[in-house]
Amino acid sequence: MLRVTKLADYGIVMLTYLAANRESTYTARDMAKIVQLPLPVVSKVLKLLGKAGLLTSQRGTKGGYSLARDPQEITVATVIRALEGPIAVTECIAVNRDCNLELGCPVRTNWHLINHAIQSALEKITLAEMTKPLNQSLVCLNLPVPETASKNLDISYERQQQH
Amino acid sequence: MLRVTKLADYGIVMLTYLAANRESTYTARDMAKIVQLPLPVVSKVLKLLGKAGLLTSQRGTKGGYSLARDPQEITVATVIRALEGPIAVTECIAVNRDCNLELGCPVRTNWHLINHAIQSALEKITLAEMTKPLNQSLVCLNLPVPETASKNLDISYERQQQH
DNA sequence: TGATACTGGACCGTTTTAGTACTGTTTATT
DNA sequence: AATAAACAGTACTAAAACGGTCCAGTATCA
Repeated sequence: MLRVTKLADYGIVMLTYLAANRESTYTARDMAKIVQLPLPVVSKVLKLLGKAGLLTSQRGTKGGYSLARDPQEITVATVIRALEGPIAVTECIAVNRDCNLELGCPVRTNWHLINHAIQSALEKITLAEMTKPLNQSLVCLNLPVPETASKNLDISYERQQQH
Repeated sequence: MLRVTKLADYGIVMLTYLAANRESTYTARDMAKIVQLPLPVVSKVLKLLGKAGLLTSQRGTKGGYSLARDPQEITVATVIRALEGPIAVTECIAVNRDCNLELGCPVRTNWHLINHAIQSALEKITLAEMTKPLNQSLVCLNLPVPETASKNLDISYERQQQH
């Protein structure tokens, strides 16, 4: 549905908070209070982010989490990947398997470009930026755009379905 | 999972084919053959696209579907909306309900900007362009980007969960 | 009148998501 | 050394969304 999972949403929010409060460390319990979500959920997200190397964790009493890198160096794209795997707008992109007659399908390659565009857009936004209301500037990104008409010869539009 | 549904994927492929073969009309059966998908699925997609006004349909013998508008005037964003509703990268955007303390949450407004950026990216790609391999040009789109630091005062990072 | 093809729902199995629970391990404190 | 706090890992369950099918209805043409 072209939607990010809640875990990813939660993750962004939590990391953004941590980015804005860099000094101290927070326990999962702390974060649950701050974000107003159940502890198990918060805990799950933090664990995943830790595993992905975005958070450093300290066990035991006095333990907790804190940002592993500079907020400018953690992008929204990275967080999403950490919590829901590689960004792939279509299944066609996710799986390596060719959709029947891949070679001729123009749609597929275009999806790749679109995917790349979205991904690089998300790659441009860092946690540091998320801490404050962003302004509407212009960012150029690699988006496929029309050009000289290339003849579309015998092209396959087949689509594979799998169960 | 930041992924478009299969129905949307199928829809793009079929519309792209119709865009490349503007003259004639095609029955659902025809399209099923072309796209190599089961008739019921193809039929479902075509129905939805017809309902959305992207296809004109003709009933009865000699019936079939054909593009309702010029390929340059149908965007990928439109197709996605036709098949899976409004584009909303987070649930926060989809529902109008405020996520507890909406007012102070910087993340939320930033998601809105990101959503808008993605949406307008998809808005820029038409069916006409999908028929041929796109080239890597640069398109500028309204993407939120950092600016003068605005102090982040007492900001709420709460997140609402619902069942 | 009959065959063809779109229309509109309902329906159902599967997968993914969202959230919980539990057991184990590390660490600081006393 | 014992204890309590906190992270780590994994398994599990309920609910939602997805993907696909099916059927009864209506329009159209021959």
